[in-house]
Amino acid sequence: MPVNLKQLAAELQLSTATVSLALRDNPIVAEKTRKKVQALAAERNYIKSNLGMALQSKKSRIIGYLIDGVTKTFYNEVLQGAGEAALEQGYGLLVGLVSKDDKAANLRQANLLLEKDVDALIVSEHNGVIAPYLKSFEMRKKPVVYCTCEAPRPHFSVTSNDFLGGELAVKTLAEFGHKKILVNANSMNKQRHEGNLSAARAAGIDTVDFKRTSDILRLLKRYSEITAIAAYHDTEACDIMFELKRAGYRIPQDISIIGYDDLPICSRPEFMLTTIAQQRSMLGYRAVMLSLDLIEKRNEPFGNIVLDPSVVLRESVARPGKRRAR
Amino acid sequence: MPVNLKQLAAELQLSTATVSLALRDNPIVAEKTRKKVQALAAERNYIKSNLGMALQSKKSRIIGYLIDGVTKTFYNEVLQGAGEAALEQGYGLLVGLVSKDDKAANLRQANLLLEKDVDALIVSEHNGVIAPYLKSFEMRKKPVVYCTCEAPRPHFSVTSNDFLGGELAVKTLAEFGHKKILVNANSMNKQRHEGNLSAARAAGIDTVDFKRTSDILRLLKRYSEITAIAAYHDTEACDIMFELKRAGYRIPQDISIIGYDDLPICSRPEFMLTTIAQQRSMLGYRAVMLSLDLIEKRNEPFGNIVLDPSVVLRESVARPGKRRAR
DNA sequence: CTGAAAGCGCTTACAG
DNA sequence: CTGAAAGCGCTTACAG
Repeated sequence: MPVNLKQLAAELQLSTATVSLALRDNPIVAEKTRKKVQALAAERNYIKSNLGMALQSKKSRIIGYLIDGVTKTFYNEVLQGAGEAALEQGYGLLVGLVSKDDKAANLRQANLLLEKDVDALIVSEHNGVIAPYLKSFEMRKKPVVYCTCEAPRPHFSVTSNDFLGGELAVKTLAEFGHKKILVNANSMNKQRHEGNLSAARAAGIDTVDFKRTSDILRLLKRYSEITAIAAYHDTEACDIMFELKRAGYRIPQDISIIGYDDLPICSRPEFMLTTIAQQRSMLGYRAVMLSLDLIEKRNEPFGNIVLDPSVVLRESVARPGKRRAR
Repeated sequence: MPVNLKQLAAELQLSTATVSLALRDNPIVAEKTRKKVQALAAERNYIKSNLGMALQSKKSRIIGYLIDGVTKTFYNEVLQGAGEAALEQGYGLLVGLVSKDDKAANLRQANLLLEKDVDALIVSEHNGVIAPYLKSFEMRKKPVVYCTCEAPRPHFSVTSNDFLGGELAVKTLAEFGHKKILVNANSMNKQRHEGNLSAARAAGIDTVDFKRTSDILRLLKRYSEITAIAAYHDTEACDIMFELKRAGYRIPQDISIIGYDDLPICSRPEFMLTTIAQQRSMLGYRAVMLSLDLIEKRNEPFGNIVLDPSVVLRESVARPGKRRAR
């Protein structure tokens, strides 16, 4: 019942060449012929097989997407954006779901994607674990695009501007009138932390570094002027909020907190967390678009696309009151 | 630099047929020859292109996975399980990310997957929206496997046993000593609700139906013997918990609450929600396995696989105390 | 045990 | 404007 090019051609008494061109509406074929071909194709519910085309053109029109941790990160939203772009452009998205712990699976997955003839690879991970398995892509001149927070240097990438995000967080606190704040300075958090410091200098306010949630209460006791906290990310912000409430602090009357990421949990009534939102699905969308530019060498492709985050105001940041003594 | 079968054959002074067989370690080829071929293939970093094979065998060894709402549901964990199974079996997983609102995108996505020659389709959705776009798969005799809470009847499917889940929820409350409970009875929730009622009968305890979170406070006032609530899912459970706390109820001292799904939020200290866990990644895993059975007609495939959920005990369910009057 | 040939479903020069 | 031919990278009968 389902029909292929050859059968279509036979039924129309035309050559496969003509039918092939007509289906793509190539004006080299007489308009009348084109219409006739397209009409029959529609009637027969003809769907072109990618295989023949791919073999011929050495382009599968499929993009690989290697994701480390779909379930534990917001990469599922990045994936959503990538899916939209791929669909728009008629590309397939072949996913490789890996975890940083499983080196063997990483290697097998990279090879599997190559075997399935993907034209390019998008990588979302943040541990630098996948890189060693990507040599085969380079050897085959298949573009690799990193789509993550911070990309390893010499690669094509679509990333979120973490420095700006860090600035926005502190700028927001400063605008609400906070003069001395705690900022996260763990080792994963270089960019945002630098942004924090830069904005603090610009606004003329004081910062104190913390590394872990468990440091917070001690630091608040020590520096009674501190009235706000810029967390590493939303989950940490929620953890801090929990600890502070348990210790008797009111949020935001005593202490304001700002998160990072705008996870769904932020809008729950228990938290109402003011935070910095990344353009999650746009990250994926642009990564696919950049990949296509590289595959089809359309535009002179931008090597490193950086998307700006933005502030989402909720209720966890307010003007500083007089902190109640504890 | 990257090499194909033909070049490998030329370099080895063998026919492509022999090389092809040798690479798959077919014993019809002399062992010595096989080793020689495999050695050179490894040295040259040969990766077999799927295209030739797929065209020849009419099997792409790629499975399509149509997901309605990766970002808003736990389908991302189902996807994870599907990815594991696919990798194990050497299959690619081509994702189609759709949303129920966008009919045009649904159709285009289904056709795109077909165009990319997927061998089978897995569908995760729960609105019955995708079904009309799946005729082309049936016409082409491509297996379609539903992987969702409730699958439309005559299809192959991998689902979670919602009736049992509903039973487990109420059985848990009964075991903790609750005698009269509120159970969710909204129209989406038939299976779990029936399970609730069945377990209540078995345990000899009373149930009162509610439909919305906003009904709860009124019902608790009206029936002062009620000491526990079985929610539709975790998010509802958290909402209820919020409302109850605001109204001055203590959880679980005054009212116990049980959720459904075991979302990550359940283990946050603010909630510590006792709940029913579905085998999320196993759903995806089995869906891929069932698809392969259907594609390769290996085993007489089971039409409808049902996975059992289980109870996860945390702190939101306890023995009933004497409810404080409000 | 190995090779020559045909073919999977397309597209792309090239003739006419 | 249309057709005959070659070919993309493999595999599968079939000969030898």
